[in-house]
Amino acid sequence: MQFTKAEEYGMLGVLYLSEKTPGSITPLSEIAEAKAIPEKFLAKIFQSLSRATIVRSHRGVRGGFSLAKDPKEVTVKEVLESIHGPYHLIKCTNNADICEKAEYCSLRELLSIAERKLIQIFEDHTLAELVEWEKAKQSVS
Amino acid sequence: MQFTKAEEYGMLGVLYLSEKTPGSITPLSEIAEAKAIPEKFLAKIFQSLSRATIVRSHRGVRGGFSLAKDPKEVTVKEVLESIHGPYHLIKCTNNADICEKAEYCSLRELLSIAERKLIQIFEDHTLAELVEWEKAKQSVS
DNA sequence: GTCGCTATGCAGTTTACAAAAGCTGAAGAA
DNA sequence: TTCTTCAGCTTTTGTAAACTGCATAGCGAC
Repeated sequence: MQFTKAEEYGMLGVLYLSEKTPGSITPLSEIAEAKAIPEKFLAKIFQSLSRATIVRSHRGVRGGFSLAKDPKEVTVKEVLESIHGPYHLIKCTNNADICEKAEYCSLRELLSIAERKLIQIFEDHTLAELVEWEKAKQSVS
Repeated sequence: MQFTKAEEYGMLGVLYLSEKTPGSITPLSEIAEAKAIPEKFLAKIFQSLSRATIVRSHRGVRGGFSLAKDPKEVTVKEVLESIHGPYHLIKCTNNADICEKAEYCSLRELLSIAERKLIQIFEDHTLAELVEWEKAKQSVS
């Protein structure tokens, strides 16, 4: 029941881009160094983000990645689901066929509730908000 | 970001006991067979539950396990935390030392919120409630 | 054009941990 | 005593995450 590194790195990456001036292009090498993330691993993650059009790729000299959308329009849920696909706390919340008596399984029911709450939280917050939090905290200290 | 088998099996085990007449003793072999759980694995899980005094062990012939408390008094959170220790969606929500700039990390903040919500849900439901859900569903069908 | 830089995509390898099994012992009842 | 059941430890297995490497392709600069 933990976040994976891929999810963590992906979020850190897009947050990094969100703080840049809109439309600017940043190479992976810069992000990887700034956030201490293995570059090749980050590349793989950004491929998913690129396919989900959360991020736009630019090849060649002075290439890299830029945000494809306004950070205000991108929810955390979108980022996380692009990386790992839809969430499921337990396998059978997804596919009732796995356990025969799923319809009687109260555990399954409870986890569905928890799952929905969790997804809701991720859906309720955008990248722009997170950047705001960060700034707010820094200005206090 | 998924439930482990240990957590799932542990919950199924205590739910099984919750449905029995209060105070009755059930051997692991019975639970393991009824729920299709590897017996030795279940034994390990029940050791944790026993140490947390959620369950009471009885050795010898006709021994086994019984619930140590009224199912109404045991929350799902207690069961889960006995098995795996306190929850943390991300390592640094637990220990700020891990990432230096934790105090500026908005991701950490969001995950703390999510974590609290999740724990709250598990805290709000008891074993007795889950058993009720199960019965309610069965009577409908 | 061609050269260097950057992402793309696939095929690995390594690592970590969950899941499971095995074995020896201890407690307890008959 | 003897059988049954849990206790506790070690070891094995399986699998997915985490990470690496390389060959390729697109793009810009020159």
